[in-house]
Amino acid sequence: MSSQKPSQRATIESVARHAGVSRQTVSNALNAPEKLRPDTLERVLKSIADLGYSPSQAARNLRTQATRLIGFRLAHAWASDVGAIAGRFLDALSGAARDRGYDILVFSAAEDDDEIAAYDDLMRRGATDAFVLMQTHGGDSRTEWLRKRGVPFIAFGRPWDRRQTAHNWVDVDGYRGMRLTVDHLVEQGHRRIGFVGWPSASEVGEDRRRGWLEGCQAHRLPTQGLETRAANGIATGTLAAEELLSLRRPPTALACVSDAMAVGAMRAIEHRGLRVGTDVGVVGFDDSPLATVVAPGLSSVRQPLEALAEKTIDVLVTILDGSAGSTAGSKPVKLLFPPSLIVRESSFRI
Amino acid sequence: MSSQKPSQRATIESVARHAGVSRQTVSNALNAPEKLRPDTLERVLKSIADLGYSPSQAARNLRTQATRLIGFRLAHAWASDVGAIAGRFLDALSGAARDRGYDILVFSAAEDDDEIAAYDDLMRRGATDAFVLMQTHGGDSRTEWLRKRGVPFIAFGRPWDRRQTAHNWVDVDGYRGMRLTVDHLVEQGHRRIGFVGWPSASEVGEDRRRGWLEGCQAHRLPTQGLETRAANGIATGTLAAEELLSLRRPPTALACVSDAMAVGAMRAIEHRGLRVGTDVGVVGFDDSPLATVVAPGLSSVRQPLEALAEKTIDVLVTILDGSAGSTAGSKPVKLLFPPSLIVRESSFRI
DNA sequence: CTGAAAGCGCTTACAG
DNA sequence: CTGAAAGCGCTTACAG
Repeated sequence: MSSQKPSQRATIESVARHAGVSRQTVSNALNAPEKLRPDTLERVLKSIADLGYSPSQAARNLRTQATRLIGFRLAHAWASDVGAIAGRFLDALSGAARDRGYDILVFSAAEDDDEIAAYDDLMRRGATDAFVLMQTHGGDSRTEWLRKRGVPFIAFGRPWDRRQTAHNWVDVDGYRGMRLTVDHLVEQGHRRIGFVGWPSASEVGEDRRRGWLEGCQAHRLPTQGLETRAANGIATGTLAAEELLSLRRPPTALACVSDAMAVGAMRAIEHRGLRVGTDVGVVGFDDSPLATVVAPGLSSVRQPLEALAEKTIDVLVTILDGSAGSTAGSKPVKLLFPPSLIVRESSFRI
Repeated sequence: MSSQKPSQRATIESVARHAGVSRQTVSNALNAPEKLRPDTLERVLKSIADLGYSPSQAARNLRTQATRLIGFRLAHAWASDVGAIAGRFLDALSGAARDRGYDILVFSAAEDDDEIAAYDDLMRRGATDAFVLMQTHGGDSRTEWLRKRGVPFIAFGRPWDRRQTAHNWVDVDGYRGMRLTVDHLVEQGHRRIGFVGWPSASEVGEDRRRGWLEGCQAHRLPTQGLETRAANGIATGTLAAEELLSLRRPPTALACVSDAMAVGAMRAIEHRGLRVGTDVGVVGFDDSPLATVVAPGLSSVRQPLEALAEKTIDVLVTILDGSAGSTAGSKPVKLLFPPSLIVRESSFRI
């Protein structure tokens, strides 16, 4: 009948009473177990288990002036981006964070300015300890804002500005990914490899393009006239690929800047009555969900997102659990991860 | 040279000093402004603005025994699901939460049991006030677990079990979505409408199938032999659609259980030298990113995720900000949202 | 309408 | 190795 809570949550106080020790000792059992005599430690740990005790995060936060929460922006863009990888990254990120005793707080923002406003609000309230950024670009105002205020952060994406002040970042070597693609296609016997890219405004796209260009040059293959560009998408990829396929001397393989473009290219190939893989090889980029749900399976450059997420959390935890606040102490982490090529039927000649 | 913090964060104490009032008055200015004389209120508000003060979330949490954080599980599945809508939902959810003074904490879990373990951990630590669940299914152990412990939560997805105890949920009426699809196709002059579905184990899939079935019956259209099933995917959708298209009397339109299946069906149609839309109409489901990046554009049933997210947060905030804890007070919200049909070229006959 | 006081549940020097 | 004490920054009855 009564509406009293089934069981009052255990506190450090109730655990101390249960174990017959002081609150300090319970705290030590959790935060500095080496300070306790083994038998005492065991007794306290048993009480903790018996009572199902976990220290109140709120109390701990207030006392330690930290939240163990890492902020991450949800971009509208990637919620509506086919073949997006941000979901996989966020998943890996929260897993890695959890392993280190942190959690991820997400917030949505339409523009970079909204993201900065969110940073400001969250930091002011002391609701987050650090941030992870994505989709960096030249003249990124976010990194500058955070750096000036000494907020711990790390970017997934290098600073594309050369004059950018140094800060922590990890990124995937898109250039290298494309070199892998070209090498693979050459191995499959291709000598004319086209590139289906994005408009040149995309810094990520240009990096990948350079990999195709220099890869072909390294193998002494032609590149002149063998590239097209279009906005990301399947239909746009089809149109772009058709352009190359209708050349007098068309390429026999297409290195694509994304999986969506590659899936579009596959359609263009089929439209011309050619077979994907056997007649014209296709390789995508990102190894997104798209790559495995199409037929034939799409070869694609895979980003090691799990490793990136681990490192991302690692860097943040080092800052946060280290000499709290002295971000300036050690020099920034700048790490380019090598991607790998996942070969499926779309690039298999025989 | 010195490493002291650029500016000590403002506290209620510093604001009080700055405005020449007591801490209580500052707190009232924020939490009960009607208790202050207008001129005092204005003065305090100005000090708050001048000092850039926001109450410490940690202190507030400890005092109010609430975190204003809502937990949301990231399923591995949807990070790798093409045409997934969970990203859009999470985006809408965090936007709606922010508007109500809440934030979203995400955590990843592989299985339902891991999700429950995370609930347990988060509640024990008092790190979250409530949860939002997705992908409910018959015999869902999560809802039962939460209900027993009186944890505030709401599910996106109805309880597919009929014997399930009542709890808050919102869902989209898939049945109705399919009826819209059938009505639309009939309007376009189709009299033989096939259904490309998922294996019958999917409760969501069966709900949508029933919409196709009864929709056709309502229009006195044949359904016998006009349905196929396959696991979600583009390639699987192609195979399933080919089955129907190779019938002696093939359907002239395909109602598909998802966008991925629909995109696959589009390919099957093209393979047979037919034109999507003009010859064979295709409609997908979810209006995922896929629908707009293919050509022709894919007609699709759109789920009102933004409205669902608003309602989801609304329900939770009502519980949380109301008579804290008395979940049992009012009767549970059970709301089925009507979807809408977005018509694109894939179902346009002329 | 405003002020002094208690207390939320921890952690961490500081004595013993 | 253990215990008593201070204090993190709020909110909220409770007097005045």
